[in-house]
Amino acid sequence: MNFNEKVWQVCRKIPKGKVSTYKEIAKRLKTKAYRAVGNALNKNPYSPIVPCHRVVKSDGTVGGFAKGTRTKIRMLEKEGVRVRKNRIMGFKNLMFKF
DNA sequence: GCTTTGACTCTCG
DNA sequence: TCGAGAGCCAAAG
Repeated sequence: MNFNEKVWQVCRKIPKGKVSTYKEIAKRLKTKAYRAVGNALNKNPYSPIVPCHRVVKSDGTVGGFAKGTRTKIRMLEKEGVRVRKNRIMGFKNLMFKF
């Protein structure tokens, strides 16, 4: 199993309505490849299966998304996550830690 | 193999 | 609050 697959595996565990950060994922993989994590999600081939849109930046902002940040935000709100100006509302409570 | 490029994070001013 | 700079890791060229 390569690095990318590990990242996707972890992402899959994020419960609906919650969000996690690139950092948390990296930590879960026992590495500091925050950027590589984002890179892996960017190439995520399991778009609907793996909820990569639930992964945001550590400061609570949405971050990027292959199909555009707007789309990412819409998906999150559809799951009950409030977002305003690229920022997760109540991020501290919604953040899912492993 | 070395260099470049990111859906990143931290620290400082 | 905000931007710049440095540090970080994997993948692609």
